[in-house]
Amino acid sequence: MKELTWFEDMESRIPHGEVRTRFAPSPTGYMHVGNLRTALYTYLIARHNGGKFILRIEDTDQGRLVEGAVDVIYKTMAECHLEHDEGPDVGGPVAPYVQTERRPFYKEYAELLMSRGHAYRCFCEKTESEEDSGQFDRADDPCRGLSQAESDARAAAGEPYVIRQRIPHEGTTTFHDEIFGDITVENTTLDDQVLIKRDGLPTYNFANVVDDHLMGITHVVRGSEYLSSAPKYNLLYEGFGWEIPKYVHCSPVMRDAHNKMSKRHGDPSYEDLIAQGFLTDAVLNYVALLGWSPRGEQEIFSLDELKEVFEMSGISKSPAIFDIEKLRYFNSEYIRAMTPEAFAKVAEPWIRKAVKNPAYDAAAIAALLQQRTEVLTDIPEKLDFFDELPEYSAELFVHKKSKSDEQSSREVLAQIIPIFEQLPTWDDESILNAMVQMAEEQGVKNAKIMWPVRIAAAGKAVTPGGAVEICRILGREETLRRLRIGLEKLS
RNA sequence: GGCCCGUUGGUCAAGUGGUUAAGACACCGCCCUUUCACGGCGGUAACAUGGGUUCGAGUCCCGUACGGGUCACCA
Repeated sequence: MKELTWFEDMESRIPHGEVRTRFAPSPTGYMHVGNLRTALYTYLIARHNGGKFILRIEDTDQGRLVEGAVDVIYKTMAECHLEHDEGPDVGGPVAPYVQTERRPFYKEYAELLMSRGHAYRCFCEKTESEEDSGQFDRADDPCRGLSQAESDARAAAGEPYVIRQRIPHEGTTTFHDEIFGDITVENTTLDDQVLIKRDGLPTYNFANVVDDHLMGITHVVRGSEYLSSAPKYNLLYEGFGWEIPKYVHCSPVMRDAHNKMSKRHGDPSYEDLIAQGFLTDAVLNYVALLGWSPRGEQEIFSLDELKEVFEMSGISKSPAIFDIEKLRYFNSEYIRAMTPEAFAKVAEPWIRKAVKNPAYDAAAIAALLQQRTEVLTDIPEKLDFFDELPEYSAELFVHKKSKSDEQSSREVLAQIIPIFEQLPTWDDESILNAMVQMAEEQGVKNAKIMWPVRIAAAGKAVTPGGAVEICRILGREETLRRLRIGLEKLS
C-alpha cells in the first residue's frame, strides 16, 4: 500500500462545490437508445445545475473490446450536442478518464480498505460450476476468517487471490435513491462481492465507486439493473469514509412489455435511427420524454429548453416501451418546424435517390415534401413518378368527389392541352389561372379540371403536391407530353 | 427460489386524500381542400386485484396476481 500522502494527494485533486455527473459507457461500438437516454439525463442534470458533465470510458472488459468503438461514442455525443467538460480527449483535473489507464489506483484503494478491515483476500479456487449452481455459500467463505498474518504470508508466497468486500453479518443497510426513495435491505442478503479480480483488475462495481469518488461525482445516473447492488456501494463508501453521492437509477427502455431494447432483437440503436431518416433533435426530444415528464403540457423541447426545465423528480420508476410511432410524430414536427432551406438541404440526398433528372429542382420538390414527410426514408417512394411516368390504368381518372370520369377527363385534357401550349409563362400563377378559368367557364368545381391533369401528369393517385405544382416542376414540355399520353389512354 | 423494484387507456404519461381521472401518440368521425398530407373540431379508451385506514382513496397500509431486476473473478 502507498503512503498516506499518496491518498491525500488523490483526494486533493477532487473538485468540490459543483454538481458533477458522468456518463460512463463501455465501448461496444454503438449507442443503445437506453444509453443515449442515460447520457441525456446525466448531461441535463449537470447543465440544469450549472455543473460539469464528464465522459469516462469503462473498458475494463478486455474480451469485449471493439475497434473504433470509442470514436462512435465521441461522434454520437458530439452529434447530439452532449458536450462533455472533462474526458479522455479533453482532459481534466481528475485524469485519466479511461479505466484501463486508472488500473493502478484500484488495487491501492482495495488495500486501503483491507487495512481498515472492510475487505479481505480470498484464496479460494472456485470452479465455474460451483458458481453457477449456487452451491458455494459466500457467507461461509473460509478466507473471511483468515488471520492477517496468514493472509499476508500466503500472498507474499505468491498464492493467487481476489479481494472481497467484507459485508457485516448482521444489521441492515439503507440506501437512498433520488427516484426510488429509501431502500433497506438485510446485510445477510448481500454477498462478499469481489473487488479486485485474480488478474488484478477491479470489478465494475469497485471501479465505479473508486472512480466516482475520485472524480468528485455528485450524481450517479445509471440503469436500474444496478439498484440491487447499490446497498453494497453504501458499505464501501462508509468503509472508506467517503461522502455518498446522490443516486439516480433509471428504469430501462423496453421494446415490448417484457424485453429491453436490444441489438440482438434487431431494435434500432441511435445510429440506426439516423440511418432510418430520423433527425437527431427529434430522437433526443422523444427519448427525453420516454421515462421523464416535464411539469407542463409542452412536449417539444430544444436541448437548451431541456437544460432549463429538466428536473430529476420527473423521472419515472417504471420501464417505458419505445414507440416508434410517436418518434415518427416528433420527427415530422421537427421537419415541419425547419426553414424551407434547411429542410431542402437534409432532404436533397433522399430526393436524389428517386429523382435523377437534374432538370427537376430538388428545392422545389422539397417544398412539396416538407408538410408530408414523417421520416426522410419515406421520401423516395413518393417521387417515383418524376423521372418516369408510371404505367397506369385509365380507371385512375375516375374520381367521385371531383366528379371526374373517363369521359369528362378526356374532355378536360383535350381542352387544357392547347391552353397550356399557349400560356405565355409557365409558373404556378399562370397554370392555376388557366385551370380555374376553365372551371369557371364550364361552371364546374376546380377539382374537376385539376384531377385529370394531376393524374395524367403523375400517373398515380397520390402525389405530394397538386396539379399545379407537379406541372410546374415537370416543365411545360414534359407536362404536355404526359397529358397527351393521358388523352390517348382515354380515347 | 431468496432479496429488491414496479403496475393509471394500445403506447408515453399528469396526478402527491375530495378532479366530470389531464395532455400527447395511435385509432375513428367531421370540417378545410387541388389527390395525399398539414391544419381545425369532436369521439372511443385507463387507476392489476382483494382487504383495510378514512366522512372520503388512483393517491396511505397489508395481502394476492402479474411483470422486471439481481443473486459473476461481465459490465
